[in-house]
Amino acid sequence: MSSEVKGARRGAKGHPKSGPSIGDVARLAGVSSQTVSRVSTGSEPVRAETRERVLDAMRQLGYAPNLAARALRQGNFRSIGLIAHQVIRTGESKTIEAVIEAARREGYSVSLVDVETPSSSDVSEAVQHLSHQAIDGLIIIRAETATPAALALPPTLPVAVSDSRFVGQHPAVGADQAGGSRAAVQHLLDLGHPTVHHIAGPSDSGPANLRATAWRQTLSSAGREVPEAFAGDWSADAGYRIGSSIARRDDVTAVFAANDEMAAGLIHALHEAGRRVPDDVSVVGFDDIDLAAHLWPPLTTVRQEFHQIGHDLVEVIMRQLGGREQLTGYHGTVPAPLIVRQSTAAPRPRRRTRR
Amino acid sequence: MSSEVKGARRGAKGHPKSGPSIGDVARLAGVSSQTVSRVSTGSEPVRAETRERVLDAMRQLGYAPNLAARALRQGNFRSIGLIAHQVIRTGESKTIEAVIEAARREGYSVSLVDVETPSSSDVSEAVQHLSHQAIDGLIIIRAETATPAALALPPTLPVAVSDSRFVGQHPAVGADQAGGSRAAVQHLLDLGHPTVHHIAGPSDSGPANLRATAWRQTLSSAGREVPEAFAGDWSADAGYRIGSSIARRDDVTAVFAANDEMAAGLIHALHEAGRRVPDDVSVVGFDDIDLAAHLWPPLTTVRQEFHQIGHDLVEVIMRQLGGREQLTGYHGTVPAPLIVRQSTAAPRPRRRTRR
DNA sequence: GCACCTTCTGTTCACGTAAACATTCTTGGC
DNA sequence: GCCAAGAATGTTTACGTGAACAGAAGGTGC
Repeated sequence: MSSEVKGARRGAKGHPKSGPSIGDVARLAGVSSQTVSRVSTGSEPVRAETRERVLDAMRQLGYAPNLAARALRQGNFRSIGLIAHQVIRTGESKTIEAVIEAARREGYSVSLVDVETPSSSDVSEAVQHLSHQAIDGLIIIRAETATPAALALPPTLPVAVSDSRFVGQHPAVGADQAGGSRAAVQHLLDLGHPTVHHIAGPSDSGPANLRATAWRQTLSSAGREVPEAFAGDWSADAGYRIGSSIARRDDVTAVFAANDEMAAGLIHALHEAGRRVPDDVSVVGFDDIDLAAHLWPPLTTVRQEFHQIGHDLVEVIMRQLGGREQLTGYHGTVPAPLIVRQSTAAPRPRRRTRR
Repeated sequence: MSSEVKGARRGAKGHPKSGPSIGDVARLAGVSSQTVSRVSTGSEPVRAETRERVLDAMRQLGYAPNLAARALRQGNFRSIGLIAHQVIRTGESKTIEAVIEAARREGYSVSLVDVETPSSSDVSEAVQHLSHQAIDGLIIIRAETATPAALALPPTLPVAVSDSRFVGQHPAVGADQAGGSRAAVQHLLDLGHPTVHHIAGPSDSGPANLRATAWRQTLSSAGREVPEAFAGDWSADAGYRIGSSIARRDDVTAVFAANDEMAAGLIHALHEAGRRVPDDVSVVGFDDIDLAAHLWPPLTTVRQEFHQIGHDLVEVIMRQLGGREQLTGYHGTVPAPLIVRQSTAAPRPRRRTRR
């Protein structure tokens, strides 16, 4: 009775089961628990022989440090929260991938929350969810319409946002939306198109508006007519729907779509209506998704360096975690170069093409 | 001097800064800390007036429960680890999205790790990384070549895998790869093609092999010649490269690609060589990515219900967490229906087509 | 009026870890 | 051989929380 096995005492009283503790290892190795802790964290030197003894005991018991206890003691979780919309979109996933990679390199893991819509309420709900999770920092990809005030961010939590609209409120990293859009529109004008039409993203999207504004301004400064923009929602379906109406119009020779998916839908509709790309209509996209080069015709587009954006976001968090640096006003801009492929060409003299 | 402000004692000795604690709230509200805990967890009833007083104090201090302490006490983190490859791929991101959504519904967050390659070493490294994070369960998407033994999974950790090869080792959920592939090949045979060629995924991929095997068997049982498969790697680039060689061959009239991206690359190459789809060559993909319907021509493909797979994976974890259910042998199969679009048609009599 | 039950609140304690401080052991100079 | 100096290890303590138990307040039946 009294010769009860030591290990069996677990789960006896009011606590949930858990593995062997640092104390169990210490007992087996014949050292103090502090020495086990030193081996486990590598914080202070331990004599080689002692270390071996401790490591043996760890292996024997299958010991793994209790992370809750460690986090409690150290005051951090080595984990970053990440809020994104629509993980499926190429831009999101690439950025996420880069964030994960960069975070991991720093020894951090990433807790991902995907919000349906970029609305303020959804995002702040996600913030609530995450700040009730164990995180040391928060990255928000495409904050869009959310206002900083509405987010109710814990004031001490390091934050990084991939949206330039938050400049001055939170450190931000973003692609040069305006520069890329200007290059796209200018490219079409340089080819000789009288004007350029635009398929915009949803009106509540920051990047969509930046692209639309840049498109409008580039046309204006060139002294061209600014047609009304078509309202899309990022989806290929929207591009297809809009494309079906564009296909009936003779006056549209060049279209700048706010992303590649809509450009693909547009091209689909044009093909279907027997209009040729780029002979009848030139098309430029935005993002340079992997498939852009393999659409027919291969798509001229503006490349976003999602990978770098993701890395930069993590760096911004790390700098806040490390040096208690004040980064509120920080704003990093990543270039967005135009990639010319075969979906753009000089306009042909207007004619009804056969076939 | 002695009238020091209470709140300032934080960070005095050896502990990192942190917010107000449950005790601070209790003091301000004039109750015991246990009552604060009751309000915070809602575990036991508290008189309305008292609750209000506590909530007021919480608001006033900006109190948020310390999650490390809570996790330590309760023995769980309300967090699930998720290991994926190539978040960019449509299938991955859709599954991830569904996992996140389902987990959140259960009050869990998701820690995501992205491994470069599905190799055993990479995956087990990711497992190491994650099991040093605070997680209560682990989902592995596409375990591929990793052998269960090599993964060194903590034996008590609930696991779910989206790969049927782990049946018997870990609970698994997967699409009906074989059924979908059979339907694709049979569809082409039914249209009258003498045989069907195959662009395979990487040979170290489980699903790729399942699809290739099903293709081979369907041809054999129909008494057709089984040509050598082309070796791809899931990328559109590979499809394009292989397509360029296929375009020179007159005997290839039907191709079943192991995923939509490779199908897109293939179609690109065929277009470029002046071969028509589906008139000269019929093409079927796999996955039904969002763009599949907007390729030119719209792609016939096998749809994978990634969303359901993600949900099911979480359910498997929850069942293990809840009932201590033994699910080792569990294997859920999700149907993969064929979606017929315009990239497939009956073969035309062989001729050199103009244009 | 009193025992009894119910409902709410308070007290004590342990979770597993690592920082701070204390002690022991080694080593080398003289 | 002795002492100082440094390295290695041990002891004590607190992190913030919630479970278990204990006690107080209020209501009910007879």
